[in-house]
Amino acid sequence: MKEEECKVLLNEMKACPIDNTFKIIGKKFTVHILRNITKLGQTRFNEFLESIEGINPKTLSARLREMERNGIIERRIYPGTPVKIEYSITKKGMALDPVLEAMAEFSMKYCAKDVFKDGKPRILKEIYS
Amino acid sequence: MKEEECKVLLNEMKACPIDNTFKIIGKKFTVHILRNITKLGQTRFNEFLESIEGINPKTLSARLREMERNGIIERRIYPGTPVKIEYSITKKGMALDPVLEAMAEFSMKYCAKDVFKDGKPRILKEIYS
DNA sequence: TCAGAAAGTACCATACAAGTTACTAAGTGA
DNA sequence: TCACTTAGTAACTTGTATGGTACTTTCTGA
Repeated sequence: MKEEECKVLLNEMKACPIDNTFKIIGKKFTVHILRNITKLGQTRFNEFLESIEGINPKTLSARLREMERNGIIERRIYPGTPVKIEYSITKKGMALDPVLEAMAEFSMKYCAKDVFKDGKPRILKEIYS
Repeated sequence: MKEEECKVLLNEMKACPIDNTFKIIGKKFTVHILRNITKLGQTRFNEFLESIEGINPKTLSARLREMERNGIIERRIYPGTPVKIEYSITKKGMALDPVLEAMAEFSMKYCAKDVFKDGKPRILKEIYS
């Protein structure tokens, strides 16, 4: 990209896109919820609650609401007894998958000691699938 | 990936790589510092201090130290008066660039209203370069 | 001799995030 | 009638991250 074009582009900017994304996924547990939906196929409140280490119902509830408000997940009510609520990923939410993938690749390659028992780096497209 | 292989792999896991990466870049300002080094070519404390909106010297200092400890940046001292300190990205730190890129792409495509004055989505490999 | 620059540190305040535990609603099956 | 389920909420506390501002050191140049 030439400097000329760059200046034009900077004039078009209102906010930093990296900062903007950070505001959406930067809070504790947001990427974990995203991961459990997209990689583990989870959909329900109690599934998240039981499998995300260290989360509590209050925080989970707050996080799910934020994510819904930001349009990255959807909440659907299935009447019955007891009522079932299903959370699912939106198209916009799916667009965050490359971020999660890049995050996973980073640790698998450069923090192998921390993430693998044998400490050997690996590269995988779909570690959770 | 087949389920068989997946089970083998899960046995090899010690920690979640997404969670691990989040622990490294999830705090406020870490990605901003990374961005300013890799995309804007900044190297000095006061450059970060003046250009990262809302940061204060204490937090900046803490963040730089953590990043150094995590091996994603390096701190070099250049004697002289006044002494100059230069922060630079390591190879490991560069491996986080795909994460930043994916974050930027996400907002440019799905939050165009928030990041561009004209509100029109764009896709660019190097928005800051 | 005094200001200024770079790269911080010190100290205190505060804000908001997160943790804990108990509790709710509505219906079902024992 | 009681316990159980799901998906939370309420109320309260705790904790850690962040903010603000002033101060430090060492040397230089005016």
